[in-house]
Amino acid sequence: MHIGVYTETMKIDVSRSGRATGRATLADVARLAQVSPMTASRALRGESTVDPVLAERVNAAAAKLGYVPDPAARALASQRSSHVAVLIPSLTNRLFVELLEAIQQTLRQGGFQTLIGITHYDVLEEEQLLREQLLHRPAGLLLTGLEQSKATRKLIQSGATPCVFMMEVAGDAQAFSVGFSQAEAAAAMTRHLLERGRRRIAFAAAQLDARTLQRLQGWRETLAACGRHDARLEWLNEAPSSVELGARMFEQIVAAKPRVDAIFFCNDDLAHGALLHAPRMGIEVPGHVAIAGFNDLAESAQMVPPLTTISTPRTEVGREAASVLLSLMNRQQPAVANRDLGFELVIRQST
Amino acid sequence: MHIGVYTETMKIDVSRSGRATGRATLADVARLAQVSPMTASRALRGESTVDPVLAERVNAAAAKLGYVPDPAARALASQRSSHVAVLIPSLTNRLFVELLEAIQQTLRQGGFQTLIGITHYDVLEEEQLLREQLLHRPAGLLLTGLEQSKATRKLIQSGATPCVFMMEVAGDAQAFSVGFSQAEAAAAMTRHLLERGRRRIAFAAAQLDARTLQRLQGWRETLAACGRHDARLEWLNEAPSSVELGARMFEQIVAAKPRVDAIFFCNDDLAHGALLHAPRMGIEVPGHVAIAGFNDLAESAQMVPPLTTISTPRTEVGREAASVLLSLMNRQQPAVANRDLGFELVIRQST
DNA sequence: CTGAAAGCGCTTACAG
DNA sequence: CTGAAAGCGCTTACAG
Repeated sequence: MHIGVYTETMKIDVSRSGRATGRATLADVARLAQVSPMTASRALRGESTVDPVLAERVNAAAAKLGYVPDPAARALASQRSSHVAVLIPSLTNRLFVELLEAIQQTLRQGGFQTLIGITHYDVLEEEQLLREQLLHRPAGLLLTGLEQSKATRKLIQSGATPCVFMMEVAGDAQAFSVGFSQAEAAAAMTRHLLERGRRRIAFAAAQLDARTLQRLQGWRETLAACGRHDARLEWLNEAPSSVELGARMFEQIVAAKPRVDAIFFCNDDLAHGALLHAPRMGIEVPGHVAIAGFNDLAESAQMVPPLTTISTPRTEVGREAASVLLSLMNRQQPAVANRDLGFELVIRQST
Repeated sequence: MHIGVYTETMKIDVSRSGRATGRATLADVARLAQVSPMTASRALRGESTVDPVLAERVNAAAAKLGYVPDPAARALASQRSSHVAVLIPSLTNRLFVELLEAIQQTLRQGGFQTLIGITHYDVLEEEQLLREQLLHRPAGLLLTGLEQSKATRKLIQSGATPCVFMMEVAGDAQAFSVGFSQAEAAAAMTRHLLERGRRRIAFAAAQLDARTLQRLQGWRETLAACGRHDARLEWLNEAPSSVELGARMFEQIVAAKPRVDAIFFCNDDLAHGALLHAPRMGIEVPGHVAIAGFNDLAESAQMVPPLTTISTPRTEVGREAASVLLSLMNRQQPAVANRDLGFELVIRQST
């Protein structure tokens, strides 16, 4: 078996020009492996069209020289950067922190870096961030939710940058998304409260972003279906969620609606506040009122009493969305365009 | 006054080669402005050596074409990327979220993008993240704290990448840092509690990272100076901080040391938990025990009672550290290498 | 103050 | 399966 030996004059590396960086370059690797830079390039990227023997030589040479491809050169030549722009609403909500960490870890393994933009739950800010990011030509895009401005949608569709939506499941077969049904999850919790014999079930929410409103809808429809929906038991507050706000909302609800026998908070932070505040008001949970949350944060199991909540798969969503994006960026179609990862009703002692 | 007119043959833009991107390029701008690409490049970067009339023409041309410089090309040619790597311990602590947002905003205005690495309070993870980031050749580095592994310090010193340390003030005149004295802030709070007549002052801390231990030290030394330090009143827990943990620690301290008349929590999250939990235990704050926090998070003023705490300048630290880094990346020496931004003792009703 | 040349380190597109 | 050539879009370094 004859393997060609690359015979370009082997210059001794004495005369590095003034601009060279000193780091090993593809040409260095090729020279050491006695192949052309092109073959080295192909071998290093794992293209299958390279003779295994040569590929082996290239990899050994690269390892020996500690070669690391220059991302700028690669981006310039291929017109594709190694960055992924991730747009999330907030970092104050631990949900998104966990989502982000899963994304970052997956992308990193795929050789991509994560650029984070915080939209502050504002579609126009999201649009602005997207425009900025697009100027830097990210290889891919990860957006939160399905509610974008028209301009944002246009930017995404007109560009060729692969994009995956997270946390909700798109109906559109053109789009790619990974999430679960927020409304169904809320409906499941509401049914659970009904099964527990609760009849005056309030819904308390903050922030009021799209997903929160979907939860509200799930609660509404479930109660309406059995004739128990009462709009006066909707407690909606536009302020950001926090443990403290939960305590205040709990106080207000109990004061205004003493006959409420269950409160379904749109997230765990609020529910934690209620649980912590209940003793100050002399209210027993779940004796007087049942408390339910949403997300199953780490502390929910530690509360007194432990919190009944919906376990949401944000880590899986992050990992999976990043994986789908990875295939897309690799010009492969993912098996499923829109993935529903489901949720889990976690019944503890607060209901 | 004679202004040279660039007279290179003006090719009509019909024959874009197969690889061109379709976006306006520096050459397009130069052609339209009738100057050389070099002059266009200089004008666009605001170099002062360009004739104002030509600079004006260039800027007009760029605006007309909607020209945006290609970051990859720029990075390749100049060997300097437009990315800054920021290493922070956690995103679960709101402190760092606020720090990060300030950094990101400042850097963005300077034309840089932020790459975030989460170290999870682990120097080895920090080292690993730094290695990875360095492969991508960031233009600058922003690290949290002054406690790094030897290898990390070596990586920073051997490379020519500008680096600014945040949250603490370095003594080393070679380094650049922006922060405040954690120990002094804790000492100030401790003195305040003493002035309020408290005599059995406990210190309760979680996570136990370097800055938390500096606070512990400030508390220790202040009490030791007046002969009131009691090591049995140190409550140290390695778990991450959270409101819930604060509630549990409060319960434990009160149960174990019923005569404690003040608890200085190492951060507001823990203090919030104590404040929320106190009523369940029938304990009056500050009547039975005074509660103090650290950081002054948004909710601290809303608590019942409002929390006495240390207001820390994390937004200013982020902004200032990013500014210092911006000068450094611009090859300018900042006025001050190590900046102490101070802190503020915020006395409310919990002490 | 301005410009021609060369080069940054890769990959695309083409030819064999 | 492999390679020579050209080019990605800028900036450096030099010359005037």
